[in-house]
Amino acid sequence: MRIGELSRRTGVGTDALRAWERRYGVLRPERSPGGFRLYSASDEQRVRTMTRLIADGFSAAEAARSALAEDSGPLAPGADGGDAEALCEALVALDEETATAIVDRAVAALSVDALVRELMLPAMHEIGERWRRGEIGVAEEHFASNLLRARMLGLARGWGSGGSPIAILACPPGELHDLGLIAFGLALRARGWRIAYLGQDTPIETIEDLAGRLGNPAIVLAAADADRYRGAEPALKRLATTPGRLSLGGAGSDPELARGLGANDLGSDPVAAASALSAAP
Amino acid sequence: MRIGELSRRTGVGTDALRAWERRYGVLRPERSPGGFRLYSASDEQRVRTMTRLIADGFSAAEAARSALAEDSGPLAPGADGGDAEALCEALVALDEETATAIVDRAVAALSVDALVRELMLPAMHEIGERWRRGEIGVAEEHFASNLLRARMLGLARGWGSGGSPIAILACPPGELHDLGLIAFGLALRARGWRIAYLGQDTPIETIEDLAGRLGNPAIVLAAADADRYRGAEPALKRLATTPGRLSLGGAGSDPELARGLGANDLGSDPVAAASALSAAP
Amino acid sequence: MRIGELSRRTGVGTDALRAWERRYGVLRPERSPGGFRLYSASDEQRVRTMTRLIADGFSAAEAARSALAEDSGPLAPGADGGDAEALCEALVALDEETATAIVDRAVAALSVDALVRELMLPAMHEIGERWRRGEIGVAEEHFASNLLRARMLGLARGWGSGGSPIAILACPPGELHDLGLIAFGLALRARGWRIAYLGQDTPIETIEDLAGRLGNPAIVLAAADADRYRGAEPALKRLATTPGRLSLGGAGSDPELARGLGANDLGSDPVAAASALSAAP
DNA sequence: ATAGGTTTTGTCAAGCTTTTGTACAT
DNA sequence: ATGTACAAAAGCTTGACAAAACCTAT
Repeated sequence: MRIGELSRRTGVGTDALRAWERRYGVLRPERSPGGFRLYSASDEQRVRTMTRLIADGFSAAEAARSALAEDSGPLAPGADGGDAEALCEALVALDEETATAIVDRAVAALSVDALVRELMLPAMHEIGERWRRGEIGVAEEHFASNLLRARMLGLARGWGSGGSPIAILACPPGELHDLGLIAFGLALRARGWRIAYLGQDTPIETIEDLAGRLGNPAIVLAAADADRYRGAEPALKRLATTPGRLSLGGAGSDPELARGLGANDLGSDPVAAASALSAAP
Repeated sequence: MRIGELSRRTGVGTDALRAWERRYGVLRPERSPGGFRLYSASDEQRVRTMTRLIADGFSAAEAARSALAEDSGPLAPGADGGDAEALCEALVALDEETATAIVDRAVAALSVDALVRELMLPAMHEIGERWRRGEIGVAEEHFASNLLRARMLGLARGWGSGGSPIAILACPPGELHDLGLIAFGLALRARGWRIAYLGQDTPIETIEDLAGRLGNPAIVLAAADADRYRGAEPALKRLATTPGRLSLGGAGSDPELARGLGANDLGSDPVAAASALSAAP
Repeated sequence: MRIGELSRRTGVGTDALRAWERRYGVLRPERSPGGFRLYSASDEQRVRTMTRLIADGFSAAEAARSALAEDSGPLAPGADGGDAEALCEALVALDEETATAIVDRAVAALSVDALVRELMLPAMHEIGERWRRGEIGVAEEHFASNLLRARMLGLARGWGSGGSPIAILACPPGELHDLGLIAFGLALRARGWRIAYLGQDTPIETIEDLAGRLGNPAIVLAAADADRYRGAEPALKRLATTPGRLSLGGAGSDPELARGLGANDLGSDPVAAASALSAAP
């Protein structure tokens, strides 16, 4: 819409609109071939934000800062799938508030499966990539991992009670990457399972012992590096007594390795893995 | 039809019609052997789209762009319209897993407007139709309503804070169909409004009271049955003090009824209604 | 905000504000490029602390010392039980932003059981009490119900797929209070059940029909008013064929009534009811 | 608390251009 | 029907301005 219509809709004079654009950059209208400003619906919204803030007592300059920040922030209604990128940006900027807000919104709007698949995994993956490319430091990587882990564990609360098939989840000795395993646990829990979570760096004997006490639960291991599996080969073979009892996942697993050990290969997509395990006899 | 007839029907001058054709290419009439322009029904439709947009404040050039874009259809990437049917089938089969997955995908891929318009409303409509035709039972209808309501309310998180014009949304006394109202609220929120949602079966006095406390917000009621409006006629008239303050929507509203009460009629398409309300002074 | 707005909000003169900054350092505003002071919300808070202390008889210097000390203080992490009251206050004040933030935090920090028991139910109960005592109006009650319902339904995502014992949840005909039933559903889901949710105002025949199609699921009804049960007595008796199949809950249920119908009485605490049902054979 | 200078911000003016419906000649 | 012309309405840019709000210093 052109400037007059925007002015009429928002009650802000055309001169003021032009001044706000020039002085604060709040509005970035397209231009018609002849040079007329053409505003979008989101411009209108930003103007409304401005007027509201100004009515609340903020100076125009501050209102403009807020309007711009809000725009790029988690309050953008109708964010169409860019959430994972936004989360990633917030994480590398160590901006916990924004990251939390994005996750909160997704938790309210999505199912566990979708949350994991659309938000958590893409963000984790992107963080990992940037870390590998040296674009972010250890601090960012740790901050991001811890925040994502905390939020997923928040959703995991209670997953160890009251479900019908039981699964033990653990990382083999030496393996510290547990985010994917937690994501898998959430997806499996959503399918009605009960989760016994042992986490990072778990001795195989511990798993063996627990399995004995729990009846005959499914056992799922996850590792990002195949060496973790190879290093525990004898113990793993001992664990895979019953066929179908032991499953391996994560980037470190591959079908051949799994077959050699008498285990299932679940691949490295946690949600798909949960579906596969749940569908298995 | 020839240009004079088209002009008479649409109220747009013949010169303007020719200018629109030459300048923007909105109309592509056939020609008679003698060279007369021969317009089709779809041309008339496009002219009406133009006039509506121009009345809404868009420039003729922009209106033409929209009219042409709309014409080439809602080929939204991703949602190929089959999603709504698939969702409907899943709901009728009481298959929550599939229904959830379909909605999840749409939430992640579409804007709020598109989600509501392409998925939620068609599914709701189809469920309603089948129910009316007796093809499905109460269980299916309840299951579907509850699931769709839950998903839309998930997207509604935060809609009551930080927007600029405020709107009170409620169903009049006795009215329990709130799905359309929620959809409307989402579409309105996407346009930057702040929503005060009162929901099903709300006494008019309550709305009046709240309106007083919120400054002078817009008030939107929705009812599937005109009797709900008629039953509250005196109170509604009292509510419609300022012109433009009260709007009625849902299948139970019609222009005449609304006019009689001093209210706007928003029709029964929630997204269109949100656009209309948002464009009003 | 600038100094004038801060002065207007707190009632402290601009000169005094500047003096407090110079003399005691209580305020540390940013500066605009041109040199104007820009205060934050926490500055406003500190000013309020100052005025309160001064009104209590402290000297300005002492008040400043306290205000600064308090500042580095009470950021208590973790829910100290006051959350339910805080939520209740926010709901009564129609403050969605605060209410949403409280619920978000609780969702991230608590298990479903704890969330329901520590936050949702107390808030619902308190809202109900205040409503009964006439301290709040219908608007507040509707607003609160809708917000709590929306947030609980957000957690309900996926509860209808992949669990082992199935339960049908519904309110009998005429009953519209479904919050407790949803809370019960969440608690039951956390115990591994699969939920078929029919919600408000469901005809008994519908339940009967669905129960037939789902094998022999548990059936749980909830009503706030015993009349809803009594009004459907014959149909309910027909529903309670197998002993232990039908359970009644909500304030409208009592042991005697349930016994008369051949049903279980689950009482009106949703979490306890879920435990009881889950523990039953 | 006052005085004197500065910053912020909405508005206005002048002179020129674009847009668009209508008029008119062919 | 076509093509050109035209004029009102709306917009653009630059520059200036004045009221309100704010600053420091006395």
